[in-house]
Amino acid sequence: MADRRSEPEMPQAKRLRTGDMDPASNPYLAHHYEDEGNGYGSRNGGRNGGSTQTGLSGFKRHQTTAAQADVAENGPLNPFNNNPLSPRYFDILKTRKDLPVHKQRQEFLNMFQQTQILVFVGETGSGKTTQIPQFVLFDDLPHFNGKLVACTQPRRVAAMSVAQRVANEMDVKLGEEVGYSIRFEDVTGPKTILKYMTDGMLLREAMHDHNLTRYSCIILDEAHERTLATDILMGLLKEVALRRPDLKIVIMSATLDAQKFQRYFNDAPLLAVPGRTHPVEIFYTPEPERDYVEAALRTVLQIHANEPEGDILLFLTGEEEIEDACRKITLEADEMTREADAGPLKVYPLYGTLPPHQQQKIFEPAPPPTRKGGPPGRKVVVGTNIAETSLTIDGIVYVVDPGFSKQKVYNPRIRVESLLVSPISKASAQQRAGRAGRTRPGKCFRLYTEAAFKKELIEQTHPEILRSNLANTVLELKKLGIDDLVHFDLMDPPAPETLMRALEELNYLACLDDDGDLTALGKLASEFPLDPALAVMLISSPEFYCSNEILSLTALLSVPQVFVRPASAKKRADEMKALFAHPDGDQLTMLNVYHAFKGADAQADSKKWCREHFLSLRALQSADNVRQQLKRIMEKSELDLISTDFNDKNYYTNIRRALVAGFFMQVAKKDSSGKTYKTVKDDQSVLLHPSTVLQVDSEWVLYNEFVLTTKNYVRTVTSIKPEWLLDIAPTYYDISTFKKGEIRTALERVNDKVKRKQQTKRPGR
DNA sequence: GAGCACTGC
Repeated sequence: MADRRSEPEMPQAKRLRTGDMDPASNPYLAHHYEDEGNGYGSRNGGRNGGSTQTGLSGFKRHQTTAAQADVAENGPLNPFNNNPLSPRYFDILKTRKDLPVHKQRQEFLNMFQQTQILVFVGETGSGKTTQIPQFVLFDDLPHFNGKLVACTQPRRVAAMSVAQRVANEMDVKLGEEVGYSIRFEDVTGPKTILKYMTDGMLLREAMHDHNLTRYSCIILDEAHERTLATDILMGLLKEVALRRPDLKIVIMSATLDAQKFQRYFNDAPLLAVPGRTHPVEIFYTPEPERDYVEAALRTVLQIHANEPEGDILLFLTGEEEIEDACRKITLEADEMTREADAGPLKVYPLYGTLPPHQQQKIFEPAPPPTRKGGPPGRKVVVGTNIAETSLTIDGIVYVVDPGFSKQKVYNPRIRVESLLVSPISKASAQQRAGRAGRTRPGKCFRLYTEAAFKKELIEQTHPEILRSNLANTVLELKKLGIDDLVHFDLMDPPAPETLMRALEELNYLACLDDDGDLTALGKLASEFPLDPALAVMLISSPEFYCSNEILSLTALLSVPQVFVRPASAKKRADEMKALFAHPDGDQLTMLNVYHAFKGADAQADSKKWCREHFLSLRALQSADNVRQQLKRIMEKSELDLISTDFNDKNYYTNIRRALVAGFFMQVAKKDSSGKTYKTVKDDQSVLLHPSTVLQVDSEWVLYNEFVLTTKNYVRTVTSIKPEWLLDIAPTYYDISTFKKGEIRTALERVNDKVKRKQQTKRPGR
């Protein structure tokens, strides 16, 4: 038997097609081949023919057994493509059969065959993400009907890496029988029968195919994480299940709260599989700690001094806290090494905004002893929640958990999302502790009392849908064909006030009419992977003769901050930023940055150029990527790309007016005091964020976001003229709806001025 | 005079 592939082959990522001629085609379904037949034979070019015997001959859909699958898996030919199986395949097969989930294959099949919706719970190490979809393939046989099995993941990296792993397990090339689909990258083809994808990607597909007709089975993995996309998909699948009795649905989750999923899906049957992890001993503090950071540092140093070999993971809440803690631990540990003969201690920070090469450092091995036979070295990783789910570090034996994390909260009353340091949930605490038992038995030190754990921590972190502004979600639901939002069955329905705010916002943006139905503009806006205000601004941009500029700006506003400001070089970074500054504000400054970045000088060596100018290359490249995607959607939607010459006297005014078309609800006016600003309608006192390039002589500003930290700030601001508000958003700026006060008076004055001008221009009217 | 936890389209 020849090993056809000694080298793992990396997929040639298929980029989304540009300039697609078919207006009905969905840019997210790049692999929706027109020649896709109903039978497998036509899909793989007839290579197998219709009559060729495969390892699956004799398999009857939804009537197979684990024993049958076992025989087919033993070869000699690959049951899905009739190719000879490689030695590597058989090596992996052995380890697969040892996974806990394998013992329950028949039990799984019995349930899968008997019911439409199944809840499957498995702890880490059970093998559920890689094995269950394969179990499904052997029984659901999607290729017999020209369908696919989808398995969703909350994160891109997971979708990519699991797909690669399963392709190896099935001895197929990634992108053929097994593939993945994430934003910007679709590695699937006409032969694909198992597709790993992000939950957001499946949601996008559902917006164009409300019944998800391409799939014969949908597996939602990591459902317990309760991302916005997962929650919406669950609600949708519940409805689709009624319309499509042939569709199978598997909800996979961690053990906690399994009954909630069962109840939600009309008492769906449950299958539980044990995980394979090592025991973790939990320690609590006898008394509550006053200062959790100080207690955390003390605990880390005590572990280093007293506990046997093994690495430490400490959970803190944010960048600054982490960098500060790293400095302090390093100082103290060096002293311990010098004076108390402790082993060397290497400390690594870990948080999301850290560049990838620095994130990778956490995988470096612990330092060796300073001298032969001396006490062993140790590694400490000080990280945010990113270490709780997204990144797994093997070799961690000790976890220090102060019990806090930064969480997004939404206040519908003032329409502001903000980040708040809050106590974690029991589920989170359990997940954190589990990080100590990946390779051998470990210990977890909780810096709170056992009583606090039992009585004060909530069971689960509130799902994202209860903590977000839902404008975007409501638009998505409408596009999914859900007309009656109030009766749409979500697992945790959001507060009516939050829903009302979202409907109101979409109505002002003219995405929904007064009956709450999607308008033409709303339909267009839902095509874009953007917040509604950004989408509306982009769609309106041709009217303001600046589509190309707004396209760039929209992309820039939907990626992480492009300006880099390291603590060690604040002054220099500010000087560099000043080079790009536009007197009318930050949005125009960002546009200047983008134009410079696309210029010849910068493109010659973009890495060097970005470093010199204190800009994030990653963010700019990502903006470039987003821009391309948005441009394709604009072209497909037949939106004109109109711009004036750069030297046109209205070039920047046009852009500022286009900004108003999307962000007229995010405007503030300077107070009579001249120091602070007041937001229109809400009457919130705000300050311009100190990072702004705008000089404080601007009477009216439009802002991109409201940040609640030590003070109320509006960040990323542009100066605008009040007459534009009356002109571009007359419904929202209907003066009679404003309460008496400075803002109303100011608007009235502007209105009078405009009227007078019109009269002098057109006498007699 | 500043603090962006983490994802996703």
